[in-house]
Amino acid sequence: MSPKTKKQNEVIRQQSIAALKQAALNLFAHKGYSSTSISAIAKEAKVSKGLMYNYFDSKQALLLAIIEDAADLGQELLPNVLDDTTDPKEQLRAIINGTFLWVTSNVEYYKLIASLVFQEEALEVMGDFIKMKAASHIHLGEQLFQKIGYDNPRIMAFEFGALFDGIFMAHLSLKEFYPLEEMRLFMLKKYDLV
Amino acid sequence: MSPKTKKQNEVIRQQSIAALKQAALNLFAHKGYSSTSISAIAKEAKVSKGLMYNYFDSKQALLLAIIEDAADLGQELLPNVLDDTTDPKEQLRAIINGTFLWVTSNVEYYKLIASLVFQEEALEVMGDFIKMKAASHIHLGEQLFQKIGYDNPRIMAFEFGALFDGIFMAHLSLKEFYPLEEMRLFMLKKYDLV
Amino acid sequence: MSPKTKKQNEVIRQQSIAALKQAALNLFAHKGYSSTSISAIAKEAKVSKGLMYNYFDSKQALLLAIIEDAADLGQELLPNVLDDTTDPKEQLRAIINGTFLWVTSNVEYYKLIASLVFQEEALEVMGDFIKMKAASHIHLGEQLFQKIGYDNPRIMAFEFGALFDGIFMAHLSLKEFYPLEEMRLFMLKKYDLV
Amino acid sequence: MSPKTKKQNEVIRQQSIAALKQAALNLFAHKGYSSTSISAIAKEAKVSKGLMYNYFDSKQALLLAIIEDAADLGQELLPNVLDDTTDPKEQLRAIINGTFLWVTSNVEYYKLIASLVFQEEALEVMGDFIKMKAASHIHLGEQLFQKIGYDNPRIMAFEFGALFDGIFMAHLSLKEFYPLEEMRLFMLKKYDLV
DNA sequence: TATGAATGAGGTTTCATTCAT
DNA sequence: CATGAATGAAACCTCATTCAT
Repeated sequence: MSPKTKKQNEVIRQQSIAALKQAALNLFAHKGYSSTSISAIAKEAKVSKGLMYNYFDSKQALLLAIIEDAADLGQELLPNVLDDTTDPKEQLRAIINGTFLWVTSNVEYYKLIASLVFQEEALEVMGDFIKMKAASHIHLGEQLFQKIGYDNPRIMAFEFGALFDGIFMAHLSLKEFYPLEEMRLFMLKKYDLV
Repeated sequence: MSPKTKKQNEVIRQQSIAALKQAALNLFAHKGYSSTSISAIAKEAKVSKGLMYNYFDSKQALLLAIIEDAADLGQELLPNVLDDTTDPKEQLRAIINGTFLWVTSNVEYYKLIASLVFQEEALEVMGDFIKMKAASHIHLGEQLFQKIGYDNPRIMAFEFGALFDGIFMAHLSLKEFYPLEEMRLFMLKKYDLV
Repeated sequence: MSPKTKKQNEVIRQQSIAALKQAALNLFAHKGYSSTSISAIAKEAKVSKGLMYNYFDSKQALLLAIIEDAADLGQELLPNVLDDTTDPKEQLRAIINGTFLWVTSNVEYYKLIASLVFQEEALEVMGDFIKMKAASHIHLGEQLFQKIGYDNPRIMAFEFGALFDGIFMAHLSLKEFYPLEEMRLFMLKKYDLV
Repeated sequence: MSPKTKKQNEVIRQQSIAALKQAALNLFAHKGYSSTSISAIAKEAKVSKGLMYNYFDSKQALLLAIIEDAADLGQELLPNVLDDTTDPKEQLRAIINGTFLWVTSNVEYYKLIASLVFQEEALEVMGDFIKMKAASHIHLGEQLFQKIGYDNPRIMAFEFGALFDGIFMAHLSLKEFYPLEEMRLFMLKKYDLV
């Protein structure tokens, strides 16, 4: 007799949104954004084709929502690291282990964002976001390497970031043929953290 | 009006093919394969839409032809390196400088292939090709690091490859904000080549 | 929480129905029937999309209800005119002033119906209604002009009707640029009513 | 062996464009712009759905092209009238007969434009065009009535225009029930042209 | 060899309508 | 009485591909 309660509706909404985002993330990551159709997303999410447009203005808006989620997830990595009182080496170890863990447990997000880096149009939308992320990571790395006592902390930070990207990129393309775990241990050893 | 000789025809063919490949490479690299239309390629190449189908069976066939070109170009890097008699450090320096030069003068090829790495379907087509390349690069690196006398040449080779990929990936997304030249010098220094 | 009385319910019903009709009329008149969505109507009426279907079988049924309202409103013009004892010139003046007043205070209705005249499908539904209206207006005009003593009252009635339509049509398309009030005075003068 | 000649292509293009415009005009006029789908236009024009987009950027662009055609056609009415040396009464007669002829032989154009007058969005696009047309018609009428010697030529011109619109509007909604020919004769008589 | 008009499948998006609550 | 999440048909539009010349 009466309409669904607000709470009920909110639950339903969140379920549908989550299903759509999850489906889209999977497909975007595996087939690429442009090659993924709304139909495919709807089918994967087991909802109707039109439902996406109840929650997102367009396919692009859905992409942006997913990227924001990725950014939020990424933020969760840092808090334990940003504590200044911790031993910098301990922080570095946390970053390495945390990043390997994050990337392996969020491969889809990583794949998606990495793939967008190569699309000019996407870069225009995300460019500033990526530049800011990059800058803050480099800055953090620089500080740590300085505290630890390295000579050229800025370049060290760049090397550090490049290693991450290169390792994960190779991991994505070579999959089980890439010695990911070995590389994690190598990094720990490289920075004298074992 | 006079019938063209076979030679003349061949020249025309090669010009058209080259124009199509060049146009497609540019557009694929900048906008992505899926987001690039045959119309756009034809317009960029200043030929008709239909002509593409005289030389390539499909859009995909055009992509494959470009990838093969990239592979051939990549091969040209190595010959001077593969000479066993050369000093391994000299070879390493040649690889570093050569790769930086190759990537910066062939950004489009690099971008295109890197972007395809994130598309499962493309990977299925190119997977073996990439794996072989990777394996042979790793193998070459391993040999060099061993000759030079490093401790764990295999892992060193993986690090070496990862650094390249990471540096170029960051270069692509950050563009002029990334200190590419500094990173080249850093690599030379890192391997004690200056 | 307490159950509403039948009377209360009836009031609510009428309010909702009125709100829906009013919203629909506005939107239909300004954007056209086909270009107006149920969503837009519901939003404008500040009720839910589903509610419309409690009171009207379909979007078309809502349109028909509005047209009927317009017809009823139109009827209200005539009673004071149909009194045979009144001076025919007085009646003519009443018709002119009344019509100008009605159209300017019910622009939406006028616009909606005028716009439907150009849609074959709508005409099929409203055709007879319009023909009857037209016929009765012409008949009324004919009688008046005859009583007043004009020569060719039938054609005069057609001219009279055409003037109205033409004036209001221009008023709708030219808006404030059209000298509507001047035209009213002109008509009064034309039929020697001032 | 060789591509179609430019001339051949131009002929084909013009045929397709004409077929599309004709089909669209018919459907727009009979069912209304919004209620007419591209599919329906393509079917009526006996071409494929996609072909419209070879020649027009969008459904709206097609509409605009048709309106421009209508404007061009409308222009053809005037030349014989604009000659200052002709007797003004003769000119008035030409305008009346010409307009009746034009509207009856171009009902579709007239219907389409008249129907768009009631759509706010369309008016925004065509507003200036209509205002200019209206202004120039009124101006022309004013001059003629002045030359002929009428008292209030400006208002006469407005009445003249309103009569046209009203007559044709009634003709459109009442069709064969409206005495169109009688109205033409009436107008000729009204302005003392017989 | 070269063209570009034409096709139609399939993409993104809108929306009237249904229905569980 | 009232809600709005969900549906799916159908709208507008794009594009790889074909083909007559």
